[in-house]
Amino acid sequence: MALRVYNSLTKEKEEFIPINPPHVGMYVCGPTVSGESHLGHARPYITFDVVYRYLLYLGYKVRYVRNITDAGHFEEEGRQAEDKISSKALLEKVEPMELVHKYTSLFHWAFRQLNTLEPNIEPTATGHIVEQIGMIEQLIKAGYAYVVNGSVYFDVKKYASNYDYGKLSGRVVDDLLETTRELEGQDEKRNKADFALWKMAPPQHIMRWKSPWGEGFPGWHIECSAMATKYLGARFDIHGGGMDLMFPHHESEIAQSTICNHTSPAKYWMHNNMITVNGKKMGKSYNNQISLTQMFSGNHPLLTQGFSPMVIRFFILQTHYRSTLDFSSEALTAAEKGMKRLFEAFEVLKKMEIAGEKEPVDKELDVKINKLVDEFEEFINDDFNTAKVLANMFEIVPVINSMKDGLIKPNAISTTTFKKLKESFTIFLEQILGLKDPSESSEQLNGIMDLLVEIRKEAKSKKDFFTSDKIRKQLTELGIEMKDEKDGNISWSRL
RNA sequence: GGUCCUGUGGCCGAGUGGUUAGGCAGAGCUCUGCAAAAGCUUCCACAGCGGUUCGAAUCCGCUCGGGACCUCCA
Repeated sequence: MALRVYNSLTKEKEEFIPINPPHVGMYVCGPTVSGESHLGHARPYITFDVVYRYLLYLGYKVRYVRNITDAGHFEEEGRQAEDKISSKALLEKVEPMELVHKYTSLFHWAFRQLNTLEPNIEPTATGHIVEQIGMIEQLIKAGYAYVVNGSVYFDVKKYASNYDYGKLSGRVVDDLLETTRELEGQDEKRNKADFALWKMAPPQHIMRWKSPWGEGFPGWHIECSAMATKYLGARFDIHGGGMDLMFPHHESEIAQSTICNHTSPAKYWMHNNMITVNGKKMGKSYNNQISLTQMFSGNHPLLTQGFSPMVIRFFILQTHYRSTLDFSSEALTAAEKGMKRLFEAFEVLKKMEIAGEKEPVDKELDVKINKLVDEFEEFINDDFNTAKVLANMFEIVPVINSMKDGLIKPNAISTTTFKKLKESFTIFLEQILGLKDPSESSEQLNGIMDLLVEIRKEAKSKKDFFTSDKIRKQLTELGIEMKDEKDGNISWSRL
């Protein structure tokens, strides 16, 4: 079964066929590094990390480009013609680039914790001013952009007369043109729907670059068009980002690129849905963001505890990427417990070797396991339904635990089935979903724990329950749980 | 106001017209020096009202909620 993805442009699930196999070009809108990343930001980067991982698994040669927006856009277009990054920098009395560096580093750190693979190219907006200016010049030459008082605007009305502006976001151009909003600077534009490509910088504006139209800074949408074109070409396979970027950002990107490159930029547009808090989108407008460092530490009124990055990743992957995901500390705690159970079973599976036979004793179980494992691929192929993949894994958990406890005989399933189970489980959990055991421990700790397990076993065999209980009790206080298994072994895990 | 999405059991969430989603929480049992874990069993659903259909959580209509975008936003 082939991979099918939901294409926001056509509003349909389509079979994924790369433009130039085996190469795949993927562009994902990256962070604006004027502040710390919050939980909501984790969604796209984890979603597209899985997309990236799966495409690699399928054998594609992927170039994954994710930009860093370090030039800032308008805080509110027209209202304050100020660069987002520089205004915050003034507030904090630091250099803009100092701020950019700080939040870029923090972003990288947080997403390493979340086990996302690095993109192949991570271009910065400030590093591509030349390309952006070049593209704007092309737009002017083509007659789709005009200069006013040192600023350059895209002529949406003209574009809409020849192309479908609004196709991606379902916008009606006539409505956009009629929108009556009293914004400062609007009078510069020919139409209210026009958007800025280049903005003249007022004297107090720190971030500024020389351009054919005077000193200024790039508009909001041009950076993605310029960088995507530079690194992926005029037409590439996947463009990803949050649903909230569909309009006007992606719509405008399509318009710019279409004029400059004479083709619509991306074949497949993929958009992840939002993370909500009490039903409301997490974001600036509601002032309800929880930063990733707060998530990790638990230092936030809405959090009862800190959560490991892997729990956050797991939490996000338990939902389909196009559904909203409602955050609560309770939901995270539930995810944490579930993930612990999944990984404990996975650890057992990894170590398990069965001396089974060619023919399964329990034919029914054998068929069931085969089906559950085969469905991993089927589900991920169905527009990356990670939730269903995880659900199947959970269905396998009791089987693994029962095999460990001897409730299911090792020869119940065939050697082939077992091998397949072990391999697929590992590939999908670690390689594709990118999850790993958060309680992975050092060699040293493992050695110490082996010793304690041995001592406790000895104590138990002598019925010295005082000693055995003492070991267990004190370890519990240290956050390590010891469990007596049915076979007489003792296992342990972090709480 | 415009465009679009959505309403699933205590909570989070899958769901392609006919079959158990899954996780967490709850109840019972088994195992067990104790504990924990685990295994088995089990309770609790498809916002409301109509319609289509042999059959609807799933399709259609209406009503009532919720949300996103239209402005920086993942």
